[in-house]
Amino acid sequence: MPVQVLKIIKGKLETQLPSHLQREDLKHLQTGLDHTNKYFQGIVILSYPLTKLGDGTDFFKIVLQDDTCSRINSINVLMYGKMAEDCAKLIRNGDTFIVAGFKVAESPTAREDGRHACHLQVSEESGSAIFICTQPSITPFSEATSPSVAPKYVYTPLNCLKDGTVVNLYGIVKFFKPPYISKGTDYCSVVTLVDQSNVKLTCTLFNGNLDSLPKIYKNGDIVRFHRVKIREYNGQMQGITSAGFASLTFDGTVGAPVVPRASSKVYTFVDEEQKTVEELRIWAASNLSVSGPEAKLSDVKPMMFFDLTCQLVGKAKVDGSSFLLKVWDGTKCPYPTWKVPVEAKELEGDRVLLHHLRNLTVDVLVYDNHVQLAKSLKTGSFLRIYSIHTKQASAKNEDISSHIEFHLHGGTCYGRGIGILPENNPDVEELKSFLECVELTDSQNMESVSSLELGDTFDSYTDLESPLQRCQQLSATVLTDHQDMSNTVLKTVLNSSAPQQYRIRAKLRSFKPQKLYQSVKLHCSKCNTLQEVPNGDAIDFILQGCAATAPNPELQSMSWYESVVWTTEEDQGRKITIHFVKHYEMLQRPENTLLMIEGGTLKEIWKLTRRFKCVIPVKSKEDDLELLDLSAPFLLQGNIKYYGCKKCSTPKSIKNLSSLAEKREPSWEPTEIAQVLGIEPLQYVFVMKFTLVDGTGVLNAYLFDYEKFFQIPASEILTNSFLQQKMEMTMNTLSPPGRKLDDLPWLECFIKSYNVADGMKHQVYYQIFDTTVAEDVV
DNA sequence: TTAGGATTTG
Repeated sequence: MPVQVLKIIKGKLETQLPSHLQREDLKHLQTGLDHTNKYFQGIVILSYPLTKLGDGTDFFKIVLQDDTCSRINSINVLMYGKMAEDCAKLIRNGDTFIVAGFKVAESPTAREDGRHACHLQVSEESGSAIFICTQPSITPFSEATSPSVAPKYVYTPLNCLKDGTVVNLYGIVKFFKPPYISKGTDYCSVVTLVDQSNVKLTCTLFNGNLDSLPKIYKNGDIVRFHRVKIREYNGQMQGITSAGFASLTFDGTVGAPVVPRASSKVYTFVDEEQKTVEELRIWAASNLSVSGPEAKLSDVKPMMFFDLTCQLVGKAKVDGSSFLLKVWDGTKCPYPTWKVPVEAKELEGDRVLLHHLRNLTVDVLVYDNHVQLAKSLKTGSFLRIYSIHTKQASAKNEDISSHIEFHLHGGTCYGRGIGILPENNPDVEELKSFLECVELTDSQNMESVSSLELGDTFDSYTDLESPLQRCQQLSATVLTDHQDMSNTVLKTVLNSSAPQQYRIRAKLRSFKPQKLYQSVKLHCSKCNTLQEVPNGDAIDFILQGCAATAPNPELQSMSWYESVVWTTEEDQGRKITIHFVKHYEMLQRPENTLLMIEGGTLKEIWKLTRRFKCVIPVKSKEDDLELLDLSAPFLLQGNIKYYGCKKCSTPKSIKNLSSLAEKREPSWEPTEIAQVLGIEPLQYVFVMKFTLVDGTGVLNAYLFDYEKFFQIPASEILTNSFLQQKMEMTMNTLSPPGRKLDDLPWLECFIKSYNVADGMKHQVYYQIFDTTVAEDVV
């Protein structure tokens, strides 16, 4: 009998097989080798529907996984004829599958599916034999089973569902409605799943307890459902909660930790299932496009529907059918926003905070069925509001400029609703750190506004200021060393020979450049050259050039990284390849992951830097990946682009990164990365010319500052609008525009003079050092 | 029971 079912204990399998057969390792399966007396054993992780070939032969494909820990641990098995038909009836995922008398041929799909380079061909005609060790298909009543006797669950692929059965499923969330209060007694959530069979299933889930419904936060999340009842409705299969329904939800991001969000306190989750989640993630990454209509307040336009991740600052009853939520996400809506008039006594929330954030919060008016849920929300909590509608209000008279309104209409179409996100949600963590940064800057903004107002009040007295009072005025800058040195007036400094050091007290009459971005340069400490920071267009130009070269499939998924290829819908199907660097053979949490990207645009790379620790743009050459031209950043981390000096760098093999990945806890420090890649890193620096006056003379001093003077890292300012505001405020304090010299603050500085020989001419230059802007200024 | 995906009209 070519197909035999072995109902035996796994450990004693060998004794049941013909004695002449020897087990073959996955890595030894190659075309051209003799596998006559060998058998291959693996676990069925995927089976495709039984189909017929053009000539009417039955065809059945499965994927077997080896239990070794090698990089490629799965292989496709293709069955033909009667064997295909028999196996399709018997096989379930999780079964142990043994095959002998197989043919080994090159797998045409290896590049796409990342499985073994060969596949196995099996048929009765070619003398193959198959042994299947089936899984017990028990459906337990309780999840609370001790691990030692944990039952094996059988998961049904979505293309194999039958009316009237109760099944366990895995799937990727393609669409969902966050739980809402139904017209009956329960909460309801509608979830559409898809799996590798590309078949969709819409499930309607009910429960009186909100926590018992799946904790899905975005499309692309992966769910495991236990005990779903399958019914046919309108000619399609439909899932519905049955007694004992339980779910686990996982982040769908490749490389993210596989941590279940459970709907019950006790649940089983074993290593094998972790693999299932990872497989689904990889499949989804290359087969599904699940990007939702997410937007920040700064991105909104009139007439759009979008999902907003935000914090609730205030809430208020408006009338019987609508309720107001005041939310913010730290960004500013580019349009004037609608403020819903409410009675002061109805408004709930921290008054100080509401006032403080009044220019950043928006009013979202929620209607009908969402009102009850909205009322129960706690201010301060983090929300995702799905399918908010922005509407441009028509200006009723010309005096009132049109504004934008935010509505969450009644109903649940398109997943419209409100989800409460937990504090440990990665998007919430990202939002929280962003909001902290905004709050800080914003409060400083307010303080400096009030001090400016005070300053104006005092202005009338400054003309009467005595020289003594002037000396007693606090300086807007402070010294970080050499406190015992006494002051020298500028006239003396100018009349002395260089090099020397001085402590001076002066006012900043003017500074250059006036435009902030012009003051940030890149400096090589080795050859001491300064260069401009490349702009986005220049980088995109280099990236485009590289995207034109097809990635080399030979360089995908090597021992120290795992690769995933995307094909974009635009740009004639441009391919983006991402290589996730592994740590001890394992993918890391995204926030710890270094990845290399081929073929991405700057925008796509930026997006990845928000989620992953480091991004290195690379291109394929014949036998290795390599860095791009050094006019492009060699590394992006957080919102900083790191550049290397073209003159002083000698790029080394990209493989050297694997030595950093092998460290116990790779820190992915930019300096370390630069070092192993042979890059001499450039540092961001503020370069400015200050014209200083003190009544005795005028002196131009250069400021060359990485971070110390402004207490703002030069590396971050170009991509951080809050730091830019802070810098602007600082400069406005040191040298307020439009003020008389008398009204300028004093600066205490250290300067050093030095000689510069230019041909026959000698010139004395001055540089500020060991000085920092006073704390009350920044 | 409820909803059964497929934007409100405030």
